[in-house]
Amino acid sequence: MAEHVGSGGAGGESLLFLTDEQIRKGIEAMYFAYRGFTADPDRILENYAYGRAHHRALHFVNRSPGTTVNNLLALLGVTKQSLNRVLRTLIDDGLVESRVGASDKRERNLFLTEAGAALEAEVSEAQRARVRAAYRAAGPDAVAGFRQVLEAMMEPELRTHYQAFKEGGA
Amino acid sequence: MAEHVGSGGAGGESLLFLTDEQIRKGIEAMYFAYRGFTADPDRILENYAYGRAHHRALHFVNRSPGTTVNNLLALLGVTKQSLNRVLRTLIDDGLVESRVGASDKRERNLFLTEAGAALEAEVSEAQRARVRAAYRAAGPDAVAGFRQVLEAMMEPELRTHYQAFKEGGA
DNA sequence: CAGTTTATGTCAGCCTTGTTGACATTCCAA
DNA sequence: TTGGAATGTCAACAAGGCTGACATAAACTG
Repeated sequence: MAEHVGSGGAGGESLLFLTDEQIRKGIEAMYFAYRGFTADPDRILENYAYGRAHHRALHFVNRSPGTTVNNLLALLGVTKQSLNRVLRTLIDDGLVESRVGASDKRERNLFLTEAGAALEAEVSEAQRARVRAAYRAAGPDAVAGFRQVLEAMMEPELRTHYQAFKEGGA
Repeated sequence: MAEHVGSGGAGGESLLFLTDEQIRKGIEAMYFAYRGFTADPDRILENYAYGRAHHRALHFVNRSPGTTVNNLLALLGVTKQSLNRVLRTLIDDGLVESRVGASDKRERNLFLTEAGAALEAEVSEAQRARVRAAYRAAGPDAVAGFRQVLEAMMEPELRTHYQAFKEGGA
């Protein structure tokens, strides 16, 4: 199973970064880093009796105002029952507004209320602060590599969604 | 809140990679990539009625044979009760062996059995295959940056554990 | 227009994996 | 030797995934 790598080829193109040991370390790095990545939002949301699921909903509604429930389902990869529970509490608590679709009245267009936007900003800024610090410490070239590897690691369908945001963004 | 960045400074040291927009994209990349990262192990473990928690336990016991429960707790960041449940099933199913500590009989030293090592190898190879493909697609320089940013993103305590593995490894 | 498909919401119940609390065992130090 | 700290286990609960079943309304199709 273990791939045949390790002998630095001719032309200085060493493949040592593809050894199982290097890849195991990358896996551990990903696992530990992801915990840091979610730690600050988790801590903040605890004060509001919300969890990671609420954070994800707030994030993507903020990212794509007016998005539909179905659209969100594709992004989040959960069942509608699961998403509905989270969305229900956010709507009942006045953080998300759900408007009947203009052209297609079956759809619901989702928006953050002022309060929702405020919470999203608070949580998001905490998370961005950590990522910003990591970016600054690692430098622009490292960040480019970081983004490149992450993109290559995504499931193709999610990569498409990601790239759509990438275009749409700035 | 948003940091004062964006004006490319003198000397070609542009800080555009620190804009909120770039950081938001990094956050999304991290989220989508982590789902890819866990997808293959999850799929395999489903067949054995195990979950992600079992995977983590197998991984770290394999990584540090003879480790104690307490040690594992520090690595995994869950309560001992939560870990115990997972460990219990793995021991009962004959994947992990728990030996009473030699010097301190309160401790338990954990090892993978042959069956445990086999499952660990199967799951691990699936995960490594995806990471390997991503590494290969991105290239060695990108991988170095990837690792650097991840390390900077970890909580300090976990970074220490991570670096200990890094030394001990290969 | 009748029938089907699509988008959404909801109820009920289950599973995994977190949590706290209570408790037994073992070790160590006063 | 006795009390406290460390280690591990059992019980019960909560969050947030899941499936299945079903209702409604709107859109689409023949």
